[in-house]
Amino acid sequence: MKYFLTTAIDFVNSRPHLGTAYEKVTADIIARYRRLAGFDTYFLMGNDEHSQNVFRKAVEQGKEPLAYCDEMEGVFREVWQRLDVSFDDFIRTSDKKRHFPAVQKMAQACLDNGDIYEGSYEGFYCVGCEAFKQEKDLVDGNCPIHNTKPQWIKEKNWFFRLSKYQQPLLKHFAENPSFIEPDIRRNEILRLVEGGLEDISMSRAGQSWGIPVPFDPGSVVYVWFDALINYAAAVGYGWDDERFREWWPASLHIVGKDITRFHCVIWPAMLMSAGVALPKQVFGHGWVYFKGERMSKTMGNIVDPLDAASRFGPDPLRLYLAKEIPYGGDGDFTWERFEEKYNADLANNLGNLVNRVASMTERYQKGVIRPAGGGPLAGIAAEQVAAYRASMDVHALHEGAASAFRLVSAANNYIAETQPWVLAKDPANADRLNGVLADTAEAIRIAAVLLSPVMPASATEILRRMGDDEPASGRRLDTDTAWRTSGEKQILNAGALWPRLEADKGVVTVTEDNKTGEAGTAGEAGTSGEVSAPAPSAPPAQPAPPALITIDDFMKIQLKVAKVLEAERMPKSQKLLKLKVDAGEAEPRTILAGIAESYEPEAMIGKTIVIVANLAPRKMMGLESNGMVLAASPDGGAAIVLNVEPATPGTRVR
RNA sequence: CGCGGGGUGGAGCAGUCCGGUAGCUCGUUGGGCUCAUAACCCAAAGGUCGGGGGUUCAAAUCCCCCCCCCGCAACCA
Repeated sequence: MKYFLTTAIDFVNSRPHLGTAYEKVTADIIARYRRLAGFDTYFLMGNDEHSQNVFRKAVEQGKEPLAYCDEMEGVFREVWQRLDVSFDDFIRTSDKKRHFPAVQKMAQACLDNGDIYEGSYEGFYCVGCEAFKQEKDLVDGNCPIHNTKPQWIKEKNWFFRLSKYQQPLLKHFAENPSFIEPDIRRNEILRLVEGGLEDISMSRAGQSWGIPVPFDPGSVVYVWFDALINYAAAVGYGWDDERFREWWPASLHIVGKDITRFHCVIWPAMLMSAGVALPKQVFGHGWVYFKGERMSKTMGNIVDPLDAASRFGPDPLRLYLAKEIPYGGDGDFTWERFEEKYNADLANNLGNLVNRVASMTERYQKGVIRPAGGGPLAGIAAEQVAAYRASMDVHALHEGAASAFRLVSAANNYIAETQPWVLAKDPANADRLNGVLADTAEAIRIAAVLLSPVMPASATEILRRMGDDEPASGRRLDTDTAWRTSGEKQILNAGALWPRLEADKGVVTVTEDNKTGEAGTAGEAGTSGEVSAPAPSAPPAQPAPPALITIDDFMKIQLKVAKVLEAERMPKSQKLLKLKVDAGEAEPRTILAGIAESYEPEAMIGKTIVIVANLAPRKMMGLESNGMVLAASPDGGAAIVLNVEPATPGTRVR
């Protein structure tokens, strides 16, 4: 039986953080579980490189994009290796041997099927930025970065006929209920597709960083279309048919919940169009929050997985991610909780169990356990093994880990009941004593096998101490979780596996920041990351440090004192207040201000504030705003409107 | 009515699809044990399962209404 498992490929414009690591670690647990269950497993990971953000990052660092990506591959691989992620293959979208031919083949196949057509995208284009600008990104009609007027141009674009696949997709979802998991994601996607699909642009003109469109060499394939194909490219699509037949379709795509729509809607549609089989399943995992908040650069709360791993090795972190977060839902990471779970599960429970059994075996019978008949633990082990398999088969990693730990608890319990230290006092009980130790050691052995996908290195060490030196690759769930009553074991007493943490010991805290950081989306750097709209509108690049301006420049901005006459909430708007203000002019002005989250309308009435008086009018939520209210707006904090109480409306501010 | 998720002992969560003693981890209190990493075992306290209504012999679970929280989307000029 073959099992082909993938994770999202990551944008390389910043280092992996805990959220990215979460996806890889949980996927790795599934991969290791499948191997243990006897599947011929192929675990694919990789990097997504043809993004404008990546391109810009490279330019920023004065590097060739490809050279920069080469470097980042090293960074990513190192992190994954330090976390013991056992990928079999690592693909990059710049791979000319595998990825390029695959993308070109699929683009051609979709074209041949009539699903790609030529269209055009119109918009404001800033030559300096080499990018289209949304109208909302312009300041006074100018590009805010270059302060030049963008051109209105029409760009030739190729569109993918996604709309055609609404019904086929719905049919597929209906016929394959487990295609999208968990149910939360399935519902979301169903609603989305039921709501109708629009064709999307799959190419961009006038760029060099990307894969040339085979039927239009002047354009490159849009990054999302490019990226999704990596899964097929890795196993031979477009360059090795035999290999492709062997591994395709993928058994499971593990992706973040933000990009499930790409994997559950667009990707299947592409495959249908190209006449290629669909993957068996897409699993959309949740986010790992930090203290209940989304990790982001601006919040400064990025957790570097290597910090956690460097503390106790990768396994406690892996266990935390698997066991404390119901797989599919969102979870939370805090250092306090991480340490709490470390102490509870590893130091007190599993580690201490191994230690006490090894210690007693050494003390009472020179480290040797003789064959013995089964006690009550055998039944509990069988139960938990069954529960474990049932859970792991449906990717309920948290349940699987819990099952293994129920067996561990049962073993601790059994020791308390049988009191081997009492038995040891009377030589007449020698057999009974051996039986108790044998049962406990056997329970530990089985628990270690169950935990081996989650904590590979630790499981190996525990098994070694339990007298089992078999290489991990040779273990199989069927045979190695069966209760054994024969064979003599040499138990190793080698000290604490996980020393208990005491409260006053220092805690590794959040990293100051990461060096290659970039204000991209927080959370997963997913396959298609930021690409959510069909229109090719690149997010603005990091603004250059603001140049100094002259007093004349400043005087262009007309700041005035204004008194708020009326204030009310904009209907259906979360952020907007509609203000009528007296700015010393003939008529009161209407200004829409994004301060509804900080101010009740009543609190604004009568206030004397500062406005930008000569700002171009702008329509928002159907209403025109004439001016702008000045306010101190900390990132993520409440806005504070500038107050100039005693001034007269209309007074110039400077 | 934009889409979706959530509200369960002091804390963090599971259970909700397929109604029937409300479970787990941590914390608290009392006890036991001494093999072990002040670890382990037992017991207890602590819950109107957001609120209201309905279906039912029986509702955390199914149906309706309401309140609150969080994502995403659209608006912060």
